[in-house]
Amino acid sequence: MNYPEASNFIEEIVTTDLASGKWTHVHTRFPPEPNGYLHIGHAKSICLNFGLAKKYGGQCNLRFDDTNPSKEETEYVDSIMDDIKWLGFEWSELHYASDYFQQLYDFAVHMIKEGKAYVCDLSAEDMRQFRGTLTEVGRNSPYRDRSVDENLDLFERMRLGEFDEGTHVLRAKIDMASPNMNLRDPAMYRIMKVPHHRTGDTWCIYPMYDFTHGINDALEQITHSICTLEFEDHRPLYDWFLRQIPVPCYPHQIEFARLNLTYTVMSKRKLLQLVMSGAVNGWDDPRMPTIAGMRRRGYPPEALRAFAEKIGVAKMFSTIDIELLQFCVREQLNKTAHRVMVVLRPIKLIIDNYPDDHVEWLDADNNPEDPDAGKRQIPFCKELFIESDDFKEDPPPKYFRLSIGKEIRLKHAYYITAHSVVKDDCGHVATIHCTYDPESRGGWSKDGRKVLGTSHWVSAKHAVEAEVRCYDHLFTQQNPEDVAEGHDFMEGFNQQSIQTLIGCKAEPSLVEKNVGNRFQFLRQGYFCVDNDSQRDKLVFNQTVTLKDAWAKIEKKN
RNA sequence: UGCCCCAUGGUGUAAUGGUAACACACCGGUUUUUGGUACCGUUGUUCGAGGUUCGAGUCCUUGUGGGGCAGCCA
Repeated sequence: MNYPEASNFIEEIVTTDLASGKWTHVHTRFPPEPNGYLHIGHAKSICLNFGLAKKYGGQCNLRFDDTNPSKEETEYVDSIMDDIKWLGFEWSELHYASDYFQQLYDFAVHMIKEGKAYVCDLSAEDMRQFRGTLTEVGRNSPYRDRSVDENLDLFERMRLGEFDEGTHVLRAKIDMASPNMNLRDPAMYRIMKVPHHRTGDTWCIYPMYDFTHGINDALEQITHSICTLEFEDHRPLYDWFLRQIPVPCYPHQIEFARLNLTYTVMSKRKLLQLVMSGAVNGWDDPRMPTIAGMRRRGYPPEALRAFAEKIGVAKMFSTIDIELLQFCVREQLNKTAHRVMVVLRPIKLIIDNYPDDHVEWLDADNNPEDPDAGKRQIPFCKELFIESDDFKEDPPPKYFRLSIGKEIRLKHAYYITAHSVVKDDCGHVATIHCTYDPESRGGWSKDGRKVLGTSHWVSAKHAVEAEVRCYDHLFTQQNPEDVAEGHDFMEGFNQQSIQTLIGCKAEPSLVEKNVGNRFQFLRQGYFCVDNDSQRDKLVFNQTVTLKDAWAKIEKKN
């Protein structure tokens, strides 16, 4: 039998298992805890798990790991499902760890009967003392050798709510001298008198991750249970639990390195802090590395998937340059986004030899990369706005935009030559006067003379006011986690990470567009219509800039 | 001074004992009605030391460096 070629170490394990007959199919799962929004790191995991199932003709479940009701909320459940669907994936089965609470309880009882679990009355503090340290073995709990009957009775009473939180836990009886801390009689159940977002008040004891996860995997007949590196030391425990219980199969836990990105943070705790402190405007702030944030920013799901594909899967700790993500976004948008003209920082341009009240409608390609995208018509008249960066009184070397006496092309329109400027009281150029060549309609001339510069523009009479929000890195340092003693990572928050431009001039076709629509603002970057946008007040988010060769030249000078 | 994992250009990833390659970034060029796109090219890589082998990025030993583990979190 032939399988697709493996492109990372996990796929190698999968193909080996398939070839050896260890498994006849592939069944993975994506197991988020609903205690926060998904971020680009989760997107990597989603693409891996769902992608594996797709590639090998298998299935992938979505399972919420909701065993800690004090942190979990329905809002997060909903956002997670929404994000996964938006990314372009469909789960085979939907499960919640909480759906297995009764079975888990029965398994725990089974383990007590087998002498593999006991109720411990040690306080959290005492348990820590008894556990030992990284270099010293632990000591057995004085409650370790309780009789099966006593354990059964105590565990039942824990379930019935007879004890206060923190007074009792159910522990696995393994080895207090193990060099692997996870095997030093880990807790299986704790008392939490907290209502659960799905089971309500049914339970006041909740199972721990290590006890729950492997069993859930086995019950769902997961073949390859993929998780991140920090669970490596838990694998012996994962395997141990499955051996104590009659389960239908033995899934294989495989660990890979989580994603890190430059100039941002990925831990849920830090992201939560950004949201709660008001540094950003919610989980879907376009600066956030959350899927919701990137979606609002205008990142297409195809770009996120391409990114996940390019970064690969390995066990080495690494940090991906955020430029690669931006490359994937540009690559996708270049193929699909319609080009429009919007002047971000307008300056008035008057064509002295153009008839006063005349309006021409000119043809413009929607996307030169895609002939099927068609054309639209844009209005042209005597008074226009152009980008203030596109004119200089004292042009530096290699500047081939507009200056006095120079000729440039207005995209899709005419050649113009600047002649004079009018300044405001502060001495800033307020208006540029120019003349146009009526023979150059469409932006080219019969004599074949070359113009170096091409500017975008918007007819003053037809321009639509817009607000445009431009974004920069969330943090000023490549690695925001790398902070000196006594300092907080929030000190590295980039106060200039958002720049709101008002009074931008957009071409009129943009009025009819919908929230989420993505465009290339010619010569500037990719932008999308923000949720806040209204017909009489357009709001755009900058998704990513275009590459800018001139900016590099300017920087060198 | 316990246990586990990792080490390939600037950043990532591949090479499965047989010519170290791909992407991004960088630098240079060609094309261009976007200083975009596309295309071409340059620079640059196996952590150190031993060993096995005809041959080692790959296997072994060891050193060094990095990461993880002492929640009744996941």
